[in-house]
Amino acid sequence: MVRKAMVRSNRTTGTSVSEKGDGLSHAYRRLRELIVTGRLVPGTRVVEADLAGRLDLSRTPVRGALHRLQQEGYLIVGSGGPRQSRLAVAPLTKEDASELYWLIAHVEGLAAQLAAGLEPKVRSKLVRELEQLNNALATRTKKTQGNPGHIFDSEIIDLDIKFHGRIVEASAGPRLWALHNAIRPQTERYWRCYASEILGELGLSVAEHDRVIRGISRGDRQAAEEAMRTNWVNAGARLCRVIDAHGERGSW
Amino acid sequence: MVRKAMVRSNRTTGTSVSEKGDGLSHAYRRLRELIVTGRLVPGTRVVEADLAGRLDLSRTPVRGALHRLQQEGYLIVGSGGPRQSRLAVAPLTKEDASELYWLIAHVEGLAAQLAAGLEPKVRSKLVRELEQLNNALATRTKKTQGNPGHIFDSEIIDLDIKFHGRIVEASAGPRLWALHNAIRPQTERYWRCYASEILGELGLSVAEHDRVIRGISRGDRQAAEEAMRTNWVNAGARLCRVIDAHGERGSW
DNA sequence: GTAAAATAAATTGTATACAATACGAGGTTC
DNA sequence: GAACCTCGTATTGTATACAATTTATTTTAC
Repeated sequence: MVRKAMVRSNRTTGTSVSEKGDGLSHAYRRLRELIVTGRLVPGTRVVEADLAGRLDLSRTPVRGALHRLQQEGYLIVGSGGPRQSRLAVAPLTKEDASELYWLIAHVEGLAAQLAAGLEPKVRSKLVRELEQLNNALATRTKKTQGNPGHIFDSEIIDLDIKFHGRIVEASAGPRLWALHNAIRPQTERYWRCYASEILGELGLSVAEHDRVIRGISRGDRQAAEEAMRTNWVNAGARLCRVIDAHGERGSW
Repeated sequence: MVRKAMVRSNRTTGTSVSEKGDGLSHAYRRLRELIVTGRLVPGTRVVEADLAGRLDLSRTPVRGALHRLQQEGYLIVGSGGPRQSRLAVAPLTKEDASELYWLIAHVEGLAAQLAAGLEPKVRSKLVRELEQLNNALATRTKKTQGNPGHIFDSEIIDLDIKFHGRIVEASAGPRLWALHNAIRPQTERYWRCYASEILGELGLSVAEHDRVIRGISRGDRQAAEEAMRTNWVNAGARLCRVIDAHGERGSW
């Protein structure tokens, strides 16, 4: 093994000052980021001590973070004996993408349904915000349309995330909210991986978002749910087509 | 504080032999059991060292278990400072029951939908198993019907759990399966808490189960989903009525 | 007697030591 | 040359020590 970077004591300094949140949350966010952005390639074996060294933490908080990431599906357990974990970054397969998108389609569908049932006052405020976000998304995607040699445009992604996030935020109870937070970021892995192929098609979402907004605005729960589900299902279908065309990028 | 029970060293013995799984899983299962069965009353503050002492483990695996339980919703964080956890057993409120039942209604609804779409061969095997389970449930509830001073009948509960579990097991992908495993056991908390008031009404489920089975059997995805959702929604409504009638038992 | 300050106790978060286990490399035997 | 065995190394799981922080308690000042 090449890597030798061991923990350099930050013991006396008391785990640093400027860090927000504790070490575990920090490790969790950082690792999730690494996985989502693909810096940690799917299939990579993940070693506690190693990561601890890089993050300047002890194994303890890293361990906690890894556990959570495992539970959320970012990591999988390679077959060790009954008493040994052997974690690896989860592969990006077409099958997994299918289930993931299908699941979030229904989860956010429920959120949209709830949103359509909100009190008129709250609802119209929400609708205004959504329209704003979707408009921004529309202009942004149009601008990118003519630009074929696009770099990864995180602004578009962020707008889409915000659009969906706002709906859930406004309508979901604690449990649905937590669920959404656990699974939504995982879709991002696929976006990043197939970004260039997908970004172009992301403009199609704008119209679908519009249907969602109209459903919520009218208070038509069924329509809102249906529209949201369709949005994700279509996104999933588009993704699967891309995967079929280009082969699974993050599998082994 | 009264409790002083500290860890008695099982260091040299190597964490005992007969235990299946590692200490963390053991702690997780045991603690979840304690919470679900109500031995750990809602609102109880949960202290690592304390539990570690009772379970004859160090704080490390207990900590991991607590983390997971928190993530799954069995524990909530009482306000400590930004850097202190302060866990407590989640209260049993009517609001929470509502969201929980609503959520699982949809999750299992999806599973039922998938089950109805399985290949005919697999499906008919599943249907036979389900009929068997539901019949057993029917006879068992009829027997209990005449017995008003019933103690808690875990056999009925188990049959119901098995019925639902089999459907998910047979149809769900890894993600839906994991999700179900995380949230389904939480409904059990409410069952146990209001057992005597609910058990009588559990017989009503038999007919609803039958509709689910018929839906799956016919391969009618919509009907299967609808039936399953109805089953849970009704159960939730019944539970809420009981809570209204008797007051929230596990809140503070 | 009450409120504020100081102190003590409790509890968590983190680091690290240690033991058990699994995996791999190299050597040995047939 | 191939299968098997053995030993070394890597990696995890657990226990425990320590520091920081919060909560409870007591003391002190007014």
